Amino acid sequence: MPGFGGKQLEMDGSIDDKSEDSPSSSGSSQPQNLSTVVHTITAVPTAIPNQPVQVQSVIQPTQQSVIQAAGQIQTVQVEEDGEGHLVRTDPDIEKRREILSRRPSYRKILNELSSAEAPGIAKIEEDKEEEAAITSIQTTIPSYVQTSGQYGGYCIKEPTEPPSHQLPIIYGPPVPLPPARMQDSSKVRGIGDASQDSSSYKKVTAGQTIQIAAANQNELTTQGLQTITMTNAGQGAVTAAAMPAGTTIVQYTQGDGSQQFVTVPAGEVQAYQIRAPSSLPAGVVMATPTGITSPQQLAEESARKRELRLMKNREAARECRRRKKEYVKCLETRVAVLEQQNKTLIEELKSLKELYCHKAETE
DNA sequence: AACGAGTTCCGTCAGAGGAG
DNA sequence: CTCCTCTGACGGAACTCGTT
Repeated sequence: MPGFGGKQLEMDGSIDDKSEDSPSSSGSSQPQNLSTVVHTITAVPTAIPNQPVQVQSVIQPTQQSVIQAAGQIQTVQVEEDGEGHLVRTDPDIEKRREILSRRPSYRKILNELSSAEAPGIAKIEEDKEEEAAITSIQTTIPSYVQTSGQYGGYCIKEPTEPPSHQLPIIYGPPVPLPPARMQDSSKVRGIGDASQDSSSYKKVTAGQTIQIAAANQNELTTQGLQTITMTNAGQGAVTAAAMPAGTTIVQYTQGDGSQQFVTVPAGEVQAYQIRAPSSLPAGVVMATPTGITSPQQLAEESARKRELRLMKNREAARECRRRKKEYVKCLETRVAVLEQQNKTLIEELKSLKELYCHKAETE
């Protein structure tokens, strides 16, 4: 596979680490399932019989995930190979090295490493779950990285945007934004841009809305939907103030009680059946024109499809970048750990040489 | 303050590869 | 084969920082 996988392989190849204490597992993209996992590796270098090397790999949990499998402890035997490398003698090392050499995607990398290293950590199933659980950033490099000659893992948690899938978005025809809102799409997000976070919708607090109850989100239809025309309230919510006059706001309430809003240009909402196709990202409800006949409707449909594709790709790119960042941080931390390890081994070698020389002199 | 170079972030496109 | 996801590449906008 072209892309980052190749780079990773290259980087791995440059790191002479046979202990493979799976730091990547801590960078896994499923913080909701991360747990406090302490790997205690007791390595007994043959050169210094009475100085076991304690290796601790601490994977910090997120605040939400502490309860999952806290306190798991693994003890892994580490041996030294003929070249002075510490080698973890796990049976799955071969498999993990193979995984590293294949390197199919960030998701797969992290998934496989997670499952191999910490069985308690669930694989990534839904990005929405993963995002929903991430609420903070915490990058922890264990103190031993700076202070002592020990090795281990690390914890990296990524800052992420607020969960974008927790609340459903009704996706309809693109609504032109007022020029003032078009200046920076990355920072100003709101009406008409269904790809953006739903928080914009929640900001619509204008009084001119009618609440609609729907027991089942997946079976929402226009039946029973009521609309009201926005007359530009101009107070309170920024999004409401920026809306063109005549914009229709539809508010509905799901079974779980959460309220949702959708804005549609005046006169368009009647033609749409609202449904939740399985292909859409979780929580996104798409409004599909019914009975397309005219070329204009076909054009609108294709435009809508394109918008949907772009939206999905936008989300995918975001996720991809997030994973990539996480992955790079993992590697950086691992480099720091290995550098420290290398330093320790060098000092160890030096002291052994001195010891040997001293012995040779006395004899 | 104005300017330019460098950096970061984001959206989009294109292509590879997997799943059905 | 088609559809979908993932990710590198690209360009634009915003931001930072040093220089004038």
